[in-house]
Amino acid sequence: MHHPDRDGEADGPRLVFLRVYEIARQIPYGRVATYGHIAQVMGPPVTAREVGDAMAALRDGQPDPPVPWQRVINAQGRVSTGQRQQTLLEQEGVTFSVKGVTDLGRFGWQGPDPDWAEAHGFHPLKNEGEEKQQLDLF
DNA sequence: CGTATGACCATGC
DNA sequence: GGCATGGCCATAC
Repeated sequence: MHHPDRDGEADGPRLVFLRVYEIARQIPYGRVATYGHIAQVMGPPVTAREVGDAMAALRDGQPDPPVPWQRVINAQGRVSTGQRQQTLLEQEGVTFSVKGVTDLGRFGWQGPDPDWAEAHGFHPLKNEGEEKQQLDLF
């Protein structure tokens, strides 16, 4: 009854994916986070690419509670999965330029609440030196 | 085991 | 700003 390589996981999503989903659920309505940001919150050895893999796996079905996948976009400020995703975000109040680029300085998530991060074994985004001010949405 | 593919990203032109 | 390239790394075949 032991699976040496897949310790603790049956056929479900990989453990690291579930951790990614935990963080993604923290992204507030009307805000976006980049794959790289989430990877940074998780810390090494998790990479942005792996975060992308985790999000892609959602296509096979949403876990419970569901993950607000539309709020995870790429570092260019563009959605990675097509118009549908952008529309969902626009319905949350996130605006995009005609070229399909959003302003990460305005709508970008600043990372999880420090207390939440600590309680869940993550670490908040470390602001190197200067702190970016998060502008309030209206 | 080699090869191809992907919801990434930094860099350089 | 757009486009190409290389690095990265897990999965699928």
